[in-house]
Amino acid sequence: MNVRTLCLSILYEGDATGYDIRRMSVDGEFSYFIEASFGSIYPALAKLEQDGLVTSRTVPQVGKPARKVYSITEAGREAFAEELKGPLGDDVFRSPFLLLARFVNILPPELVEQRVNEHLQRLTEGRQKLQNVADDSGCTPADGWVINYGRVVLDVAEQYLRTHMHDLVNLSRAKPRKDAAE
Amino acid sequence: MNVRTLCLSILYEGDATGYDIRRMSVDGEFSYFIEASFGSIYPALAKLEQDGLVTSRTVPQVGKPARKVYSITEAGREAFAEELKGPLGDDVFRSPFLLLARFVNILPPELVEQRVNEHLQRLTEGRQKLQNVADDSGCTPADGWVINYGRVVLDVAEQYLRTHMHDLVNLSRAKPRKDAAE
DNA sequence: ACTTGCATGTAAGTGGTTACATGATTGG
DNA sequence: CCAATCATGTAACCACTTACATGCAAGT
Repeated sequence: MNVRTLCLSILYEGDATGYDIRRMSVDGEFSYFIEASFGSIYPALAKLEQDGLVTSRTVPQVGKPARKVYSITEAGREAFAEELKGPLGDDVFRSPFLLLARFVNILPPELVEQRVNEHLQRLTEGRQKLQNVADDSGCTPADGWVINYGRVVLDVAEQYLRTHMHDLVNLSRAKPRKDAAE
Repeated sequence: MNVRTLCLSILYEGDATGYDIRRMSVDGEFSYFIEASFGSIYPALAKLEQDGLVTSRTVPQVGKPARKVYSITEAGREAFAEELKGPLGDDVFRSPFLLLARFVNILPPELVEQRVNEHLQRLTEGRQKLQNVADDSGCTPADGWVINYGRVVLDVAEQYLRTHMHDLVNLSRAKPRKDAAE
């Protein structure tokens, strides 16, 4: 899932600027897919326009810089649909937290406890964010389905952490282990 | 979580070759962290050796090419521990499947059903893989904790999919929606 | 006075993948 | 006989990030 596809998926549901797309991809509005920066979004939109999959119009504003609003074209909709029809990539889950968890035995228990709490907070925030998206914005039934998927997963992760965090901290406290190697 | 750190984390628990590390990162043996290819692993190991964080010895084999077995050094263990103590990156979850789910309305229901079943199978395989790791290999209590975390999350995802897949397919069937834009 | 938000864009750098090159052995 | 597994490594390429450049307005 590259930035190009991210842009098309957002434009599919309504016009937006590069700035909008970045905001949506970062804070909430569906960051299941990719979290892109300006440096990748602007060139992607330019390329998309070259390829005729989107069009743009510049809307001047008072005080602020002009907005360059992009709209998806019919060709763009088709290209996006075709891409969705292609073979699906694997889901990716990468967790620095779980890496740390594997090595609690070489870390001070206070740090482990702190990291656990940080992670717990992030999970809570993530759930909150999903809740907000579900509430205020006009999201489709399919969006609702996806949000609920995210919600149940986040819930169970949070619950597991809450009920088992003590085990992890204890594992860190009892560290009779300099490693056995080979 | 870069390839460098992946190598250190694996070597921390025992010697391995570049080939081993790739296998471990790809099929099962903890792919929560990163899935790396040869093209990144071999250079990373070479760099690590230059930096004195690992050492290597070449073990000739009959018939097969020689294995270049890497071991972590004391400096390597320290460097890895220091990295773990640094601030944690965010967990990343990227799902091409959920992107498809958001757009079921523009896809034929048969394809949606097929993709759902594929995804279901992957979830089941993932759980199976975790189960295998938990069973056969000598994994630490902390590893067990991580595996169980993965297990509960995978379980709930699978359960949600099973009980709600029909809603998704139905959303695809009932598609009175060419989009409203703006 | 300073930071944050709005808004677009470029250039340099990084961290990876894919494809290639090489080659013996085993299993279907 | 062909494919896969074992095993190492390089080179070309790609996608994305970070940092930079610019600039005004509103809030603190």
